[in-house]
Amino acid sequence: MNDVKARPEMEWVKSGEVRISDLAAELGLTKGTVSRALNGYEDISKKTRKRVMEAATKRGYVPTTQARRLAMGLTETIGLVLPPMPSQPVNTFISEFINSVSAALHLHGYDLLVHSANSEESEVEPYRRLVQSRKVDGFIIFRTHEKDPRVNYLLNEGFPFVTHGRTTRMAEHDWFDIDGEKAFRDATSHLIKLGHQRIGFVGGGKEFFSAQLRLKGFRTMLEESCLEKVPSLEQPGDLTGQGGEIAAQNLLKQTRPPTAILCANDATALGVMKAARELGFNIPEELSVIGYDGIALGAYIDPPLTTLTFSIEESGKEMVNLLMRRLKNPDLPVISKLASAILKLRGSEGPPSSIQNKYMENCL
Amino acid sequence: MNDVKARPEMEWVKSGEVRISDLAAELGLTKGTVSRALNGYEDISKKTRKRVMEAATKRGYVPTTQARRLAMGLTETIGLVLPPMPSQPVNTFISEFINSVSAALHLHGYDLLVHSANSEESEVEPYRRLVQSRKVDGFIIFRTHEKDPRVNYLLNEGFPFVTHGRTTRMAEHDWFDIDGEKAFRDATSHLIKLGHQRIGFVGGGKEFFSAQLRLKGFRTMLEESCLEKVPSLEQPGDLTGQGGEIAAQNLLKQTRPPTAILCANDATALGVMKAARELGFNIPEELSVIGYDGIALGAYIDPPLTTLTFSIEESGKEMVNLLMRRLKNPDLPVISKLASAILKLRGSEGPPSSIQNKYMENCL
DNA sequence: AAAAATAACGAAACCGGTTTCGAAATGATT
DNA sequence: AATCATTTCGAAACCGGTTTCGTTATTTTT
Repeated sequence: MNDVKARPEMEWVKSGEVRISDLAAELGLTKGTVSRALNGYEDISKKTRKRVMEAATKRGYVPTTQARRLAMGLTETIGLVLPPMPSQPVNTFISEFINSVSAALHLHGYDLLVHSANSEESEVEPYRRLVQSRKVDGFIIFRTHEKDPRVNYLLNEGFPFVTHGRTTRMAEHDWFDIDGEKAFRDATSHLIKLGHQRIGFVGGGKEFFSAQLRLKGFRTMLEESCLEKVPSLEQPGDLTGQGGEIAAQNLLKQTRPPTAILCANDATALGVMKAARELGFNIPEELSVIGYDGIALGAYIDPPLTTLTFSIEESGKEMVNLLMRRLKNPDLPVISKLASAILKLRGSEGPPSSIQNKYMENCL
Repeated sequence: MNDVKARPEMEWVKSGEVRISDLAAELGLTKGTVSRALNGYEDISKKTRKRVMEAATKRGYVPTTQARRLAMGLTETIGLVLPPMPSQPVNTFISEFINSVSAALHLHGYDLLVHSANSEESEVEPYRRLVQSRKVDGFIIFRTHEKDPRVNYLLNEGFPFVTHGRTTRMAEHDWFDIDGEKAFRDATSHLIKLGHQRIGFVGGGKEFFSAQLRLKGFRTMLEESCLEKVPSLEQPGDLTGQGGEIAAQNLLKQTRPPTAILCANDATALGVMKAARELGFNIPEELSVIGYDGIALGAYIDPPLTTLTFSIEESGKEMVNLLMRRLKNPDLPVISKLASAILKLRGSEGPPSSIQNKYMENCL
């Protein structure tokens, strides 16, 4: 347990006390030689290298990161700027994402600098500060906008970064994304096959590119299935539970309410379910609900939330891989990776109470 | 939107191109003088200072952080090590906490370095690495254990840190905590006043000190109310939904099941509610459930989860304040702050179906 | 007006490493 | 034995700042 006591013979060594110059003096060498010995240069004799390394481990020498980085001209640090927190965060995405990114970076010897955004200032300001003060070598950006000022800024600066999500300039930068369009096609298709003909949609913030792609997937599948597009069944949302509630009210109070609602994320879906309950709709008998994100909590509610899910851990890893590649060679061509979400059926969807699939047959 | 285009006249200035020596040469000064002018030393004439500052802003000079920190012998960085992620994180605490800590640190000119823990190695290993490589000036630790090896290590090293949660050595380090004992006394009292006499308890991981304090609060209030302590009504948990399910089954399958269950956190409570539903218990008519954490999601389930809640933002701020104070003056006496959680009634609790409050009257 | 005090800046050391270059010692070649 | 190539290390510059100390001008004091 107590790892300190496990090394009693070293307790006198206050960590960080020994510098490379101390080591050099002790060995009768110059610090340049010690540095090269430690870093595997070829012009050091085996004997000397052994002496140096033994002394280093014995004295517990660990190079001071700041000094090494200054000398080498890099920060070995990646920046991640958190979006301003909504008042009611309902998503565990961020912490999982940070965890996986951090772990992946660590494998490459990189650190993760997490910065919070101030909602009062421009969105690019934190990035500008980090770039100008040279605190990071690159960025991990998530929740991209279609026209993303952060992307514009960094591309203009020629500063390395990877996005989680696409942008209009996605041909110019590395990105990783989940195929939200396909995901929503799948989910819509699933509902249609269950017999639904009036399907509602609650979007995410219009500012997010992903939200548009999800809507596109929804519309595409409606069209492919010869279902008419009903504008009033497409409601805006804001990725929060509250937004879901409002959207659901708008949908369910219509004279011909939808028999299923597709939501841009799970938080929205929870809001929709809450509003539906309050309006007397039974789920899934009278209303099917499908979310997106795959939050673990969804499995514990009643009924368990059917959702589109993907591996956050994989997302983090892939993004780090893309970024590390870019840092090693800035001139490589831009690459990207599109992963897919899978529909996790948990019970919040089912066939509509009144099956009316005449259109289906016409179309197919 | 696009902040880059907003300053076309500066586009030729690739950020980070101008060093302090460039500025000095341009002004016909030495870099020492420029440095002092920029940092407000008194031995610089107003005229020179003005010249320097104007040139600095004109050329967009921003000191290289690494160099400044090396020269000043500090990292201006605080470390936060994430616990190994449970397979199913159900808590938004971490991301909110990171956000608030990061924002608070930023006000002091500090950065936040987030590190992930490797579940295969010792818990203190990440801390040791960060200390030895001198990447951080201090730590923010959360989810403390009663005997916490991280605390032992850092105390032994004399390295600054603040904990979120108490430890056996809390007299030796600054800490911030929520008064979980009081919180659970309150919640238990609330249930008793509603008429409950058989109250179940599902704990958190035994390794967490907070879990023990919550249990203590529960027991204390039972005792104060002259209710007998029934060992079988105290079930262990692990702060996950799954743990809650198992514990709830153990409680509700008893011949005399409890009429209310107090849970160590909201994730556990959700598991309990799920198991209760499956066993045919109506909430809150046949079973009251109370959680702890105040996750936003709890408001969206049916019935909305009654829970003990506290301000994560305040927690982060307070901890940063404690840590900054410590860094400024390491020799100050240890201080701590205990905040309280408040019981947020949302609907998952109510009077038991069969009221039997004879004991109550005896006691009072 | 000379001496003392003060204002304003230059020079240089320093933080703790890395890396280039040159020199000495050793070994190989003829 | 003299020459050349290698091996191995020292010396010094460098990364980009900060800070101490000392040296000029310039005021102020007497």
